[in-house]
Amino acid sequence: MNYKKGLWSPDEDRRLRDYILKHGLSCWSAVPGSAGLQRNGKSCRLRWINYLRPGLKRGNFSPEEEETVINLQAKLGNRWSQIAMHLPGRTDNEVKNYWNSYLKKRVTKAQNSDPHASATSSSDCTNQGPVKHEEEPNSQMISPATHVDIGGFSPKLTALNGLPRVLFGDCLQANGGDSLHDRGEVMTNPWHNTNPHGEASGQATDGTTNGYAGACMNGEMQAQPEALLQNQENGFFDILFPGLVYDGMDFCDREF
DNA sequence: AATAACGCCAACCGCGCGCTG
DNA sequence: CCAGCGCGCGGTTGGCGTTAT
Repeated sequence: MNYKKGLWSPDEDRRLRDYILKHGLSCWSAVPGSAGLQRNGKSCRLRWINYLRPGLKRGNFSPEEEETVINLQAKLGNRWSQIAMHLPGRTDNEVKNYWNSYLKKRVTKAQNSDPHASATSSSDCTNQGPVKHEEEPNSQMISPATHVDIGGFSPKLTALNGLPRVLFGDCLQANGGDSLHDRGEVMTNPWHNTNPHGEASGQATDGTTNGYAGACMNGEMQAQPEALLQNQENGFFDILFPGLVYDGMDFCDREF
């Protein structure tokens, strides 16, 4: 079998997304054939996790997120998946890339300039480098501190601490459009084309609208166009699924 | 305006782990 | 116990956009 490699086309994204939303996540090796994709299961999994999965937060890292990454990297080393667990909506790949391309240099530089300085003191240089902290809409983000030091962090606990807050970029389309993009939002719909600055081009890649949120109930994913939304301000949504809470990290099998 | 250098990030690759028969 | 399979993780690469010359 000659699997296709390289960048995913909008049509491939649509096929994968539609298949998973319809059938849920089961066996990745079976996905390409069933979804009509010329990719291997591994590639499909990666694409879903890093790009298509609902709840992903795209765009610049906030100062709080930066600090969390730096702290946890110092504590855990290059365990990106564990670090990413503390950053709702971020993937391990995204955290890893951000560290390698930016934070590592910054920390190294800080240590060289002042060997006694703490690597975690990032708040004084958050406007350096490629990070553009526009009006920080994620000031309401779940505090990373709430995830730390609870031993075997489970995303579920995020929801248990109160109403789940989630950056639900995929839902934006459900609201026609929408003003978040117009404000230079840090979050973009992964089904939009984006430019390198994380600004949506305003046109879904496949020309369709995606007015639903993926959710997984009883092991089966379903479209949930109505199971939202409260408090859209600042790009956050309180998700109120009956019997299910989605916190943007791992959205299957969440029943409380 | 052309192009070289650089940086970012999506995707690939290889390895290890856990599960199952 | 062992082999096969699927999955997840971390390291690395390659493409593309941006910036500098």
